[in-house]
Amino acid sequence: MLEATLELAEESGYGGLTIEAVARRAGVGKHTIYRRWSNIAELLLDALSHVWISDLDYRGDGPVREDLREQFLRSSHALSTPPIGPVYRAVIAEAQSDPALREQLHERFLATVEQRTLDRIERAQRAGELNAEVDLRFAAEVLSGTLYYRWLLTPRPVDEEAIDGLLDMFTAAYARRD
Amino acid sequence: MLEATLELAEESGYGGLTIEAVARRAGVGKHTIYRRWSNIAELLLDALSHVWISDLDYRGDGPVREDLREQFLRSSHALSTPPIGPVYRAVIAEAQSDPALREQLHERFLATVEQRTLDRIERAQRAGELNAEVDLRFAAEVLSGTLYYRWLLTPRPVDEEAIDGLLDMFTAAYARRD
DNA sequence: ACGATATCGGCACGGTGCGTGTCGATCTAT
DNA sequence: ATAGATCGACACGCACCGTGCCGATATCGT
Repeated sequence: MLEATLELAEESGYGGLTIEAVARRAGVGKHTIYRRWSNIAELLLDALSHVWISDLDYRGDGPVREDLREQFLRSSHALSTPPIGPVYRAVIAEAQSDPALREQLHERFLATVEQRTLDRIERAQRAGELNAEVDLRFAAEVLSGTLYYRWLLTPRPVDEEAIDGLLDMFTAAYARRD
Repeated sequence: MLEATLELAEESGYGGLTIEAVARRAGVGKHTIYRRWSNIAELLLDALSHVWISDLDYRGDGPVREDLREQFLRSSHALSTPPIGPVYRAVIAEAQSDPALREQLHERFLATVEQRTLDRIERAQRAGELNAEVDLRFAAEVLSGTLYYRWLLTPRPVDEEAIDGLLDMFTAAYARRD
């Protein structure tokens, strides 16, 4: 059922993602879908849960910059590999007309990503890699935000150049200067 | 005709924005709309042009941080004032399933915003306010990106606290240190 | 083991928006 | 004045939504 959703996303992208299509593909009545999810968006959220985030965690060793770099590269690769990208985009599009969904999306995915990044850089801060005096909450938001912005709203790819540029800024702003 | 679009966005938000609704509201046949625009998205782009960007330019005097701050506050206020917000969101949602539209959206709006910010901070760089050695193109992207991210994908408001936090990071990264 | 109940897939319905076609009425240009 | 273009209006087939109904299958209690 969730698998049917992911298959459809892979084949027809966002656009072929309708409840009727999922029901047909899964060989299931529409009621069965409506019984578990009140709309397409929640189905998509659950489908996303099955392919996103799972293996996305920081290694934890080595310099924080390298750790962030690897992590961002992995995320970027995941977002450009179907079916994750289309499903994610579909949820985000849907969320633009539904503030409640927007909040769920943030809570279940974006906030999680931000939090992991925050945990990682706060650890680096405690380890003396980053300036001790600053509040890093905005830093985590800036890192996530810039990457999502580029992926969602620009034709530019989230490639190594972009990630390195972003990390240059991060380093310039927060790395401890001796 | 574009006015009808903006009126509808103001009343029913994104969701009431259909070609049929616009045609009804404008007292116009659907053909007349299809003659000028090939789909809803392009109509929305043109509608946006009539209310966005117009008065959004930097003052140019004073410290760059204050200039950026005022500009971001103005943009944030514009985005939270109908009908701009709903129309913008509708275009962005639509663009998620249409790469060509995504490129147009970026070219006509986001790239313009980024470019103006880039011009302003490069001027500050030449004036000696910012570190002379860095490439500021990513900085402009980070500034725009972080604000759009917060507005689009989080339940958090783009308020003074967020803007100040962002500018703290910008300053820490690029302000000239004597 | 058997009957009551719940759950399922399949089908049909009214409603709505899409994109196209058709038809008079009105406006424009020569 | 007349021929052509342009307009509003209405209608059509299509797709999807959310709901209701039906008959078959599965599950559970006794």
